[in-house]
Amino acid sequence: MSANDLSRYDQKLEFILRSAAQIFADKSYHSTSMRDISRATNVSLAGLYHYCKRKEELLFLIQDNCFGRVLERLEERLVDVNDPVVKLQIFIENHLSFFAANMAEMKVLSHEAESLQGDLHAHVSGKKDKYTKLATNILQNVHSPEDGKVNLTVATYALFGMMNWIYNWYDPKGQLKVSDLAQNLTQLFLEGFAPGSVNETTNKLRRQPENLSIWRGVERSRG
Amino acid sequence: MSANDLSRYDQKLEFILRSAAQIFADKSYHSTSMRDISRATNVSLAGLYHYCKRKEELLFLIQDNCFGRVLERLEERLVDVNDPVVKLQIFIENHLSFFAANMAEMKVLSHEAESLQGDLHAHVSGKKDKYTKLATNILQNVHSPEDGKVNLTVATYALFGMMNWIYNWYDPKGQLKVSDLAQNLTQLFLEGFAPGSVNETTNKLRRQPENLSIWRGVERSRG
Amino acid sequence: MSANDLSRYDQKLEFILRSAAQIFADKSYHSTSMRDISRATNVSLAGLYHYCKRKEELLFLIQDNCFGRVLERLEERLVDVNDPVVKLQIFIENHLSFFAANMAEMKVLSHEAESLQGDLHAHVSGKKDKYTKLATNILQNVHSPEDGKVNLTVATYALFGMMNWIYNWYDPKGQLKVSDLAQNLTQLFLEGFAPGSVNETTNKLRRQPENLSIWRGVERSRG
Amino acid sequence: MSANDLSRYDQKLEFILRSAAQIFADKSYHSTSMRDISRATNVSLAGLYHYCKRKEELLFLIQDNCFGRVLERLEERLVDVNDPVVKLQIFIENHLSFFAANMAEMKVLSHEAESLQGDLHAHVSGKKDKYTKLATNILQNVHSPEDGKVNLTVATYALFGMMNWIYNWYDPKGQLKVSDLAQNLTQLFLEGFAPGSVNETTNKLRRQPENLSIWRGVERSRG
DNA sequence: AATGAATGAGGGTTCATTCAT
DNA sequence: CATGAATGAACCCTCATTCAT
Repeated sequence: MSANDLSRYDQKLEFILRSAAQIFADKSYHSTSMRDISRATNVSLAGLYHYCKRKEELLFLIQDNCFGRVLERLEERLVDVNDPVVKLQIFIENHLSFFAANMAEMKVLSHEAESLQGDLHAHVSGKKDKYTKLATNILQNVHSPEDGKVNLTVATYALFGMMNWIYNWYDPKGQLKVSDLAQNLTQLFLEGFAPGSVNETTNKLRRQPENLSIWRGVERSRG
Repeated sequence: MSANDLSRYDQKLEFILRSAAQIFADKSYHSTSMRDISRATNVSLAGLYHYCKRKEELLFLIQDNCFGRVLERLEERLVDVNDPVVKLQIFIENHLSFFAANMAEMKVLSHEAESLQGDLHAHVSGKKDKYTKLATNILQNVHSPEDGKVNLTVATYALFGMMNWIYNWYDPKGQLKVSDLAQNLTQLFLEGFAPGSVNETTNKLRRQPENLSIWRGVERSRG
Repeated sequence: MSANDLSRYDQKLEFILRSAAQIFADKSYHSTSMRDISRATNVSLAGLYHYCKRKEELLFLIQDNCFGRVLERLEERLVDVNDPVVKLQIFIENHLSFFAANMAEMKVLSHEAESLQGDLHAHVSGKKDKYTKLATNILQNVHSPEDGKVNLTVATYALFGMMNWIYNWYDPKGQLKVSDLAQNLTQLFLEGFAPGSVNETTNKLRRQPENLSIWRGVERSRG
Repeated sequence: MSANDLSRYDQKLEFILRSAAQIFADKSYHSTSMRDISRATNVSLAGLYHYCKRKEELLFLIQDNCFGRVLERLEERLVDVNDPVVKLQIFIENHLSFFAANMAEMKVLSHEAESLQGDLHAHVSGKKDKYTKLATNILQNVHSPEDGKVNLTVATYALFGMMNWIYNWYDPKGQLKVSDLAQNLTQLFLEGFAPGSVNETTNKLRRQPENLSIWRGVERSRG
């Protein structure tokens, strides 16, 4: 077997993964059938099983590759960077540019985290944790010690929320360039939407003992 | 049929919806079977069809009720409020307290938006648009005209991202109270994580023409 | 639900089991598809799953019912019988008449013992052991203590072999009646084929160190 | 292609057949996949098809070789033997020693007779018939003409049943040596388990018109 | 209102087999 | 001789849904 053959197998696998990611992104992992993927790739149904053991493995490969590359590229770019704020800028830019260049895969990453089970889930979760901790570390250093107003965990997940939510609205081919998006979100996250505007009434907001059940007039009994 | 019967019917429907929402939240709409719901509610499989025409209607009712109540409650609370910042505070608090009190339903709202199709999808989308526009309006008024640094659309969706992402990590029964969460996120959104820290290098960040494909060494060809 | 309905369900289950047994007997459990059974019973493929959880359960029910009834009927008939030889006669007659009346099921019992797995296998195996031990006990009492020429285990399994092998040749609708078959085998087992004829040369038979491999001229290497 | 190559080919075929027989014996012909055999032999899936046209041919070769060698060896050993009883002794010893030396193949022979179809089935069936008739002939001569108590066909198949059943229980590596097994079964077949013990009540055994259906309380309706 | 029974459609996966290399 | 890749057919099983009762 020549190196060329090996490469052909890999290229086809990548093609399948790319197609699968697109369909997973469009109609969710669970409502995508192997027949859908077979149709989209022009690979026979049985043929797909040369490239994966199970449907779940396709999802795994997509997610694992995603995290792998994002992490890898991030670490490369953070080498020799010391300024915490610059680190954060790089982090956000890296995440978003990757997201924008691989919208389908990144949506699958954000949206189908729990569709993986067992070992596959554990493996991806591990990478996710590593990535999350890296973000938390960066944020921790951004902060000057005295102003601990905002909970670090909340801030981390808020940042991820801001970034990952973009699959719901952002179009990489539209007007707004990725670099602008990154700059906007960095600015927003660091400086806020309306600096200096937090009202003193904030703390006075009181929630009446209202019925918060979705269903009108019915008391919620949970568990 | 007496009013009493009607009420009983409604109560049972709500019970079914609540149960369904929980399962949808746990294992996604598409991997939930009507048998799962039948099992969880102790209503026979056929019996469920007295309370909904199709499985999709269950999802619709959950989402519609969710948006309906959030919107309704928000509008009530915004009456007689004029200060834009206070409006925003109320908006965030309303959204999050509702979310925390109805985690399952709100996760379903965030996560299964595209699982609805046709008219049902259009109907919920309408409410979502209304809600989104309301948020955009509030944000627009928060801003003093001169400082248009951050794109309004970006800001709106960033806010939603921050809030809706919580189903991935927030535990309403944990240490962090909803009111604290709301205050943190409000603070973060308005004032930012590290006021005054945005580095001048921001604009100088340059992305090399790197290969941003998920798959190592393979150029991306899309569509 | 009336008793009539219950009975109808049971009757249909029995009909399915009977049909399944016939097909299992004809073409083996593993090459019988649920579609085969669906076709034979005029029950839709999905409909079969109202009567069993899995294909394997059909096999289990057939085997379990088989052993259950054979054992049950045998125990009834052995009550108040003391003469060991009569006991053996009853045992053989019971086994063979049952076999002849339920050729398909009994073939499945003999032939598909290992097609069951896990708990189902264990359960049937338990009954089989019980039945086998009962046979061994009967044989043990038949023997007068002094003449221990024939190993008891060998005798037990030889008896089972004689009886269970009939699915390979016996036709219950043919000339030879079951009662004759039973009498023949009983006679054969107890008195032998040619009383008094065992030659003294028996022990002198010597096996040359021949090559016993199936494959001509190739020495067998096992394990 | 040299003779050496041919020999190598044959050796590999035998290795494959041996492996296949083992797996067929373990999990039945129909649940054995070509992939199973490929795995066990370390021959690629496609490579197997250099040694057989179809999966069924593997089964055929195993069974055909089995019968061929048993018959061949038997005929060799019967040359110059005249005493009918000695003939029978040789027959039994030959069968059992062969069985014990080739448990897997012989189990496949006994167990998968009907898994062959068409010409292949006919061919093996022919050899089986020849073998069976040889046995019947031997038995016929053992008998003194006057004592026709036991039906000859019944006796023949009873003998085969006793011998072939051993794959269900006999362990060639256990305590009981093959020679002992052969002697036991010969003794048992010729002299019976309890000579002189057949009770006069034999004929009086009467079967009540009992329900012999496997399924309790349901009358049997067959075909 | 409620449900047991039933089913067509489709799910993921494995099969024996072929063929280009 | 050997094999990686490929595939149509078939596997077991579950699905959402309907209908007679």
